[in-house]
Amino acid sequence: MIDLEESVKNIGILKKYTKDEILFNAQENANGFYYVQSGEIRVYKMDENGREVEVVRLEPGDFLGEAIVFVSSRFPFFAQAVKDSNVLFFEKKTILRKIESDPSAAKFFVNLLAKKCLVLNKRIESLGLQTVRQRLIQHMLSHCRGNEQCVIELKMKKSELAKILGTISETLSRNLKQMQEEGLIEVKGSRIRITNCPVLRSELSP
Amino acid sequence: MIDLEESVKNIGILKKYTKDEILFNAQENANGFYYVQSGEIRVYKMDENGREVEVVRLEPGDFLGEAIVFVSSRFPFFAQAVKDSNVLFFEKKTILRKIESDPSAAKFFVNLLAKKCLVLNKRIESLGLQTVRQRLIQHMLSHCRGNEQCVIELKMKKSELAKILGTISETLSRNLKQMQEEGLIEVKGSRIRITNCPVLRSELSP
DNA sequence: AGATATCCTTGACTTAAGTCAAAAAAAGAT
DNA sequence: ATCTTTTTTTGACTTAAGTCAAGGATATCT
Repeated sequence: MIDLEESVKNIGILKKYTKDEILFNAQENANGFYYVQSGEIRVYKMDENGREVEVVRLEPGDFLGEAIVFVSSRFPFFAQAVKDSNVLFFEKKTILRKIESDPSAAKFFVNLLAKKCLVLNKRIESLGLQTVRQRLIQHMLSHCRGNEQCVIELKMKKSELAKILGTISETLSRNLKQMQEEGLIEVKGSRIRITNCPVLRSELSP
Repeated sequence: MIDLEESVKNIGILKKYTKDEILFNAQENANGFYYVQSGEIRVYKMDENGREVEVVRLEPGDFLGEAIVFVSSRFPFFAQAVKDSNVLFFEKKTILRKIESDPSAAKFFVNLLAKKCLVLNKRIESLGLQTVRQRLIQHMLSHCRGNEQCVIELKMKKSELAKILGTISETLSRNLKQMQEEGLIEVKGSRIRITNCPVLRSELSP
């Protein structure tokens, strides 16, 4: 979740998408990037068998394609609105001109991309964790603010969470069940309540 | 491997390090980033048991800390020269001033960070691959230029490559042996010769 | 509501990969 | 060189996680 600064916001073009509408297809020219103001956007790829594989789900405050635009020219994925959504579109040409003319915009984008790098690095470290259980814990903790207790509302299918954790739904299901039996969490549908964050945290650095 | 453009190069301060010399320690203030001109730099962390875990090894043309500087203030790792090395140091203040005054420098850094994001994304995809074998193949292929045959010179201990692939040295060793028995590669010490890239490539997208 | 499809869970089984321990090989030191 | 230390390889074993298949549970549609 990142707030846009005014000078940047002004050059964005508001686009409205209705539920299920496609923002763009894979291989389309990336002549700009997106910023989600409201609603929800699903980003996905196609696997070998033509099945859709979700890459990430975007919420208000999220960017899409901000790195690609500055390097290559084609999107490697599809994007589709899950709900009616308001999205700001930043045209490549406009952005580049803005960066040249407005140092604060330049700094904004440098900072934006730098932050993204750090997030990706964290993710890499996380995937380096040995067990699915550890990666699951890490994921859950990253979604709660260090409190004793907290509730996580999954914004995606469990099978998609599994993918993100580098595993499959069956294994995720078993891990959740196991942790529930241990009294560490309570799972009800797509809501997970962590009964004791510190205990979970201690499992990550033993 | 990224070339510096002249306008950027000029604001770098040349620093010379001799073999084994420390560039900085973890937790030190990140008041600038580095660019390797010659030599070799080892980047590592300490694990719980106080053992050094290599994160990456840098060669000429590589940057270090370029994302951290623009966001947070402390290095999360150590850096040490493996050989005598020439390194350019870019001071945070100087860089920010440059970005403000020189649009081409601003674009350079935006592009630099954007590229880094894409590299990290690739790495994440790669770690998402199921088997160690697949990740190993992906790693080897990324180090050869699409030729029929090619030779890879490992710049690190095999145990460190294992870490990067998200596994352990024993498993890496067994995979290398297996692939050698299948006639796909030839391993001699830290030199791997791929006898047929296309065949390997086909294993990644079956 | 009922019907259809999708998703989640569970069980039985297989396999990949981790652990521990020891030998072999390679790299450093004297 | 020879001795010492560190890495790498190998073997025997254990365990985590994947596969396949079936039953439940939710969601979605008309």
